[in-house]
Amino acid sequence: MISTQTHPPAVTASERIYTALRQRIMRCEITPGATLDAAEIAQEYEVSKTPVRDAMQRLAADGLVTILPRSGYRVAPITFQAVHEILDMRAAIGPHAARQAARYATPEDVAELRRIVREYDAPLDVGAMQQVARRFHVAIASCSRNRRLVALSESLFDELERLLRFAIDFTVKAGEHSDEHTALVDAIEAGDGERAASIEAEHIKHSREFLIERLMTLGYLSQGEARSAER
Amino acid sequence: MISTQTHPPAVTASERIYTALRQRIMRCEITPGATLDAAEIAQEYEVSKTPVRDAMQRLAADGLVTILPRSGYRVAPITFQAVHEILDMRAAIGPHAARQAARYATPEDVAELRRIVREYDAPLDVGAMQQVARRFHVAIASCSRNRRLVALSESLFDELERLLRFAIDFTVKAGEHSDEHTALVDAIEAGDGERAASIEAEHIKHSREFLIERLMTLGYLSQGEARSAER
DNA sequence: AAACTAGAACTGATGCATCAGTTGCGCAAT
DNA sequence: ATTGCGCAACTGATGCATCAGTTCTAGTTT
Repeated sequence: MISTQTHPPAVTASERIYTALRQRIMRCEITPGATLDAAEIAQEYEVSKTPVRDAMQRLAADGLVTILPRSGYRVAPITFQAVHEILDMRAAIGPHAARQAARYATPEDVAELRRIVREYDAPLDVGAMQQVARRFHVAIASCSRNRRLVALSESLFDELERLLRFAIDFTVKAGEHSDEHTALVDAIEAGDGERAASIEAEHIKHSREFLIERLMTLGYLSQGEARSAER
Repeated sequence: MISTQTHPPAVTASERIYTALRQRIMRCEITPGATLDAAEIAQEYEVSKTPVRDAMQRLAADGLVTILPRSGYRVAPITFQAVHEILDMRAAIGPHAARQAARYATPEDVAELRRIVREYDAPLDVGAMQQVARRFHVAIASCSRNRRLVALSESLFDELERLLRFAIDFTVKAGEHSDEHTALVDAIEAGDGERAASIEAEHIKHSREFLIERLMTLGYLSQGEARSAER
């Protein structure tokens, strides 16, 4: 008899805290820049401070929390620098992932991509669109057979989602990148890596411009910042 | 009076363990794939198991160690998959970093790059060359004003160094990539991002081919693996 | 009133004890 | 001899107590 009854199987306390805190930070239920009270969190989740500490260290590795030694934990603030860096990282790996996808993608991969693209047909708010976009780009990265690339993609979209959730009200109507996406999948299916890469580069450029404009409209970026970001 | 006398200033025990273990793993003083005895390490560094555990978690985040829950810590084995992924990540971010460097590099940045390139003039073994190459590429990433890109670059070169140290005997004479590097700095100085990116892409392709061939010669890659890696 | 200082309170870091899951060895039954 | 079961030792996970550094505050001094 295996005693996986008393406790949830292999879900450690720190894992639970990590997941919960991550979600709360992502959803901006915890204000960016706020300091976290480790003792309070421990009490809230009915564990000692140790797994809280473990979770904090993992969150710090994700860049979601900053550890100020002997001082406190701080939720990563949302800065223009972070937006710039994440968009820039996307620009770095996106075209490469597309190129590799064109090389390695199986018919099953392509079918999966088309399935995801089709989801754009349904009316979506910005949040749902972001989710679909995330799955689309992660799926492309998966085609590259490079786990690091997949992990980095996921991590970037996670952070991006948080920034968006903070800065953009989610009732805005989604744009229509569906055509770009279809063209990208076509290129991947045809095995045309350069075309795939350039479509992806263009796509990222567009979504970058959309974001920058949106952030500026909302007053999160000064004109100077926006100019340097739009290059 | 500040009491930074009794203890080394702000260097925590886990930091010490982390750095030490990282170095030992990097230098392959610890056999890849070996399991680590946490209790033994704690005893060796005269600390309890807690900071050892912290260090292990950080090493796991770096990908250098795998945590097998309730079972043990394992030093990441060196696999063809890892080599492939690291070289692929380099191919993804290198050209982009070069492009961004061409956009943002200051005259001081360019001077620093030239300083590093000049170091290739001295006779270097593969290990030293690797060090110079690391600094060169990290310096380029630094020009991008993207800290994430810099961190990723560093991390990739760290892992690459470990793989090389394991697989390649370091007495081999260094290649002569110096011309490529000079051309790259020229392109960056001229602000020609596309040229910089394509030179870097070519450079990475060359060093990839060099590595693949070398690994195959040493019997670390089967022909099939090498073929899929050379694409 | 302003500035400095001493100390109280808080926070993360560490050590140590204990809990729970995994592994593997050995004994027994077939 | 082989297979299966069970127990013992080991390992990481967690909790709890304590240590040490930081920060804020209140009191004193100038």
